[in-house]
Amino acid sequence: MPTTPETIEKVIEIFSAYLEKNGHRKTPERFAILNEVYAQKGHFDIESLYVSMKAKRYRVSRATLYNTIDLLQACNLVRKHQFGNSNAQFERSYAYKQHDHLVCTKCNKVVEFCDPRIQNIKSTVGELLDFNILHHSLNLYGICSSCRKREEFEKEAS
Amino acid sequence: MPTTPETIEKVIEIFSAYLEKNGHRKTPERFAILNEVYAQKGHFDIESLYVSMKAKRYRVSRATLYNTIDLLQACNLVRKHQFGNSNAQFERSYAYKQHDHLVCTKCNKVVEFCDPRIQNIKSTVGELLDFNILHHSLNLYGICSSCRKREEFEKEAS
DNA sequence: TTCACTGCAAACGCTTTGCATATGG
DNA sequence: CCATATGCAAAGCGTTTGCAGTGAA
Repeated sequence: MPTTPETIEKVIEIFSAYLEKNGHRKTPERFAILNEVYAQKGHFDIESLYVSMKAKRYRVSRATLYNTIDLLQACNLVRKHQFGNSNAQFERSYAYKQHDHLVCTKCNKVVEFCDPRIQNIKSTVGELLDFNILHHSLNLYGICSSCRKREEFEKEAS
Repeated sequence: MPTTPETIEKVIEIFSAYLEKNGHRKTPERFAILNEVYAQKGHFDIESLYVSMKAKRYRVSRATLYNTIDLLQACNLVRKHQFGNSNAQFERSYAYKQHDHLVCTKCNKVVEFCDPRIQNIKSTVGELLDFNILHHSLNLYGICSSCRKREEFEKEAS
């Protein structure tokens, strides 16, 4: 799912409006980072962003990356995920459909899925417990079909 | 929701059997930590466990806490959560009902909730994508009522 | 007796912060 | 201009690791 030129244009507009509205400067670094974020294919972390920008000869610091990622999260152009103990993972969130993750505990394969019923849960629970729910994280863990078949095969073989 | 003496007895038995089966030593530290974990009321982190054990004059190190928590996770007596913030949160998981979490992104307060519809999502998605789903993790993130009120107050004041 | 376990502290890796310089408005 | 943003490096902070001493089996 590559980012279209129209999407790039749109997110620049959104980011620009956000910066203006909140009295932040429109620095070239910020837009370069936005551009790089939307060039990423899937999940990425700060270090890989840093490396890929350095490779393109951008003069950018990790501090600015962290700062800008925060701004991008604040205007919903980037979503943050904490998978396990490691470092934070990010993904672009504009023009990218809402999805959750199904993780195979054997081979670590990750599949994205959509289920509209999560929205019902969010609104019910938010109302019931008086929370203004902004986002969520749903991961299902299990064994994928190929790992299951492999296990069955190995069991037969033994 | 306090831990009953019967539960304590049972988890000691489970932990003991696990240690024995896997060739780990039954040290007094490990059982002291298990006991302290099951004395915690809700979520806790390593530091708060360390502090509460030090307050009871236990001679215990953070390294041993991390090590023992890993063992307790391995035998399903403790569950680990990463709520987007830096440090890991834990909770006892034996004789404790299934629940998910609602996290306030302002004050980090965590509220538990139950919604049976998550089971429907699990079975539908598992069937559709041919996964044998074992467990899941659902966190809703938002702003709790008190933080929302505080923000409104601050906005009026400014 | 043995070697896994322990406490302690230093190392580690991601993230935040302090500071001098640069620059957008 | 000058307050904000930046790059760089050092500091923070939760977690892991190394090591010498300890104690369960």
